[in-house]
Amino acid sequence: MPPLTSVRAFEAVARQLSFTRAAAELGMSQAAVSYQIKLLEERIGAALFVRKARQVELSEVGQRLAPDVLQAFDILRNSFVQTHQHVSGTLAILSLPTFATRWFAANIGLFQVAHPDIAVRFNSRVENVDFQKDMFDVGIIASWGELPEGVVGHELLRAEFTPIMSGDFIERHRIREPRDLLRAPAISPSDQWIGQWFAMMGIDDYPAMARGVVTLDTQVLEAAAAGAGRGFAMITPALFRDDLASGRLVQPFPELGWDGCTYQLVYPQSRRNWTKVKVFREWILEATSVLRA
DNA sequence: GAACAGCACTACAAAATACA
DNA sequence: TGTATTTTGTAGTGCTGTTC
Repeated sequence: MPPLTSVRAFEAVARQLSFTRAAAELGMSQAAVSYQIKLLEERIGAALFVRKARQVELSEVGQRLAPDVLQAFDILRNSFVQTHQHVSGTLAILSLPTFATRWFAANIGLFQVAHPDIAVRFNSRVENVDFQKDMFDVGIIASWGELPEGVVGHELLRAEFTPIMSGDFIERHRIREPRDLLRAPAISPSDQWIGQWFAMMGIDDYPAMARGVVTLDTQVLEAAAAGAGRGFAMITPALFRDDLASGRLVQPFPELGWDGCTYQLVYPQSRRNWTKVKVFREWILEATSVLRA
């Protein structure tokens, strides 16, 4: 086979019947196309084009070669277009449930409006995404700083926490200061954030208290239970702004705890230049800037 | 469109270095 | 000590810009 660059130049000139137009299409100079055709003609041992004043025509040899070459490039072109549409057309995202339900569900529509050419396949689960095993393009994870090798992360939101409850719960248990929570039921009482928050407030006797056995593994479930007046839960208030604004949930104390955990957008380093990943990264960093403010 | 000079890039081999 | 990886130097290739 002759060099593919030469064959590609021949295909473009045969289609355009112009060295100049072929060069513009290929992103090369006219001189380079001329050089590639000359190489091909030397290799074949015959002229492929008849040069005329201000125009070129396929020679007899060129006419014999052109149909097969054009058809072959057509097949290649279609194949690449279809592959590109398949690869770039669908963005697969795996998110933690809390972020998925509290932020994504409300905002992913805006991404679809801004980028109608990219379909989104969205899943949520409690465990972080594992790019070695999972078939997802990007993930939303909780991270304490360490990321797997070869994975890039962008901070979306600090997972700060504070006790959240219903207004009715506050009145029933007469919650006026942090210490009052010690005699009130907690949702997921073994949640380490509870002990950390109390310690931050100068209350060290929480871990000694044995209360309740129910543990809910997502903030969404804990917030639902708290909203129903079943107890107080340690929640990231930025993710429950609407519930707090409507009064369904109440944050009685302004102090926020933080153990270094952040919600992060992650993806393998090797995918950083994929169009759909780039577009999504730019969109979500902009869209979540309010949460970080 | 063709020809030519000059430049940039690439491929390859050899040498140097790191590591088990 | 053998193998893998990285660095360096060089020759060849292909491109651009210019001129005809």
